[in-house]
Amino acid sequence: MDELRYDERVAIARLHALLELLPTALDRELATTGLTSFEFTLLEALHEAEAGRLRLTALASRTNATLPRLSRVVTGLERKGLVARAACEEDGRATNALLTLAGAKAYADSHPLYNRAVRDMILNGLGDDGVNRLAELTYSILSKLDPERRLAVSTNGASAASAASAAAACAADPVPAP
Amino acid sequence: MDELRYDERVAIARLHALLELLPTALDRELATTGLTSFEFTLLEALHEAEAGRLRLTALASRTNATLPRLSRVVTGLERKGLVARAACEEDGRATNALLTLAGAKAYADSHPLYNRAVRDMILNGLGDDGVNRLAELTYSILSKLDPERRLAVSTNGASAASAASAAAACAADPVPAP
DNA sequence: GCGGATTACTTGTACCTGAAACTAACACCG
DNA sequence: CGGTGTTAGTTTCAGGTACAAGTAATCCGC
Repeated sequence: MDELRYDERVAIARLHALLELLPTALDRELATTGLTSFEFTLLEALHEAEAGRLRLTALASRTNATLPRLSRVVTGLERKGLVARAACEEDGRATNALLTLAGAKAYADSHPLYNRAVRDMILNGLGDDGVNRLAELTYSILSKLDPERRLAVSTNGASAASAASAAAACAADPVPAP
Repeated sequence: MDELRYDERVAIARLHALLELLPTALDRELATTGLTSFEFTLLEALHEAEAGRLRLTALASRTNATLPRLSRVVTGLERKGLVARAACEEDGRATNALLTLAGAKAYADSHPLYNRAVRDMILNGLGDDGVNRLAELTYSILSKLDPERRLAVSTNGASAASAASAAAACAADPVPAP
């Protein structure tokens, strides 16, 4: 009765295969930089944030991570010297994560590799209109899965971010600790 | 230099968000049946296989699972009575997994729920041509990620399966053990 | 301003996964 | 046959994640 049509099954099966293969493929690419795909996402989110700093809750929301997970991974990045924690002056409960200089460098170093991987694995096969269709399709699907567009921030650094979350980061010393 | 264009970044960011959200959303839906999304995939693969049986290696290849993972999950499904292991007569090393009656029922019960979830979360937003575009796009991307089409079997039960892998299952007692 | 409720994060616990090591069975070749 | 190498699967182990409990700080109603 609510059986899927053949073309629908084909599309879903392929999407399923994509979901299965792409994340691990990207992880494998990034592995040469010593970063996890998720760690890279964190660095990227911090890089695109207002002052290279973001509260952990905001960071978790943007990356769809649970807070425990984020806490541990940030600790790991802190141990590697790529990220630092800074207390928030306005709210004693809050902690914001910020990029260190080494963190910014690590991001800058791994970014082109990531872009290359994305180009090779995804974009090259599609033409310009393919990219557009991909953007439209994913937009449609995401409107169901992520109505508040929590994860839709990484494309433009400022506009949506400042509108969506008033207190993503709270002011503190503007210069990252050495 | 190899920076991504704006529209490319948008498409990739959305795809990334999709990759992040869809699997867990589907898992959440299926959780009511007591099945993992991966377990459901296994039941589906067995259901679509020639005689409801498949060698573990073939099953692992079709589902992109490592053999250790598959071994454990099959053990779990065996404990639940949904799947049984059967020795292969032709090759003493091989084991094939087969659906029990309870397993076939569990698949039949969870299948409509899965279809409904897929419809709600993915298909409904897209029109008929959206489905076609999705199928084409994922096909393009998968040609890079899965050139041998290991995962592209679940759409038609017999034709591609028999061609792709000669010995996916080896003959044994044709009736599942009670 | 003080006590309960809420928020932000951290730690403890259990589970799941992948890589590596291991066992068993076949295959080839002398 | 007997030995070497390969294939199929299981087991062991380390790492990562989610859920739940714990801690600290803020908010709010009186």
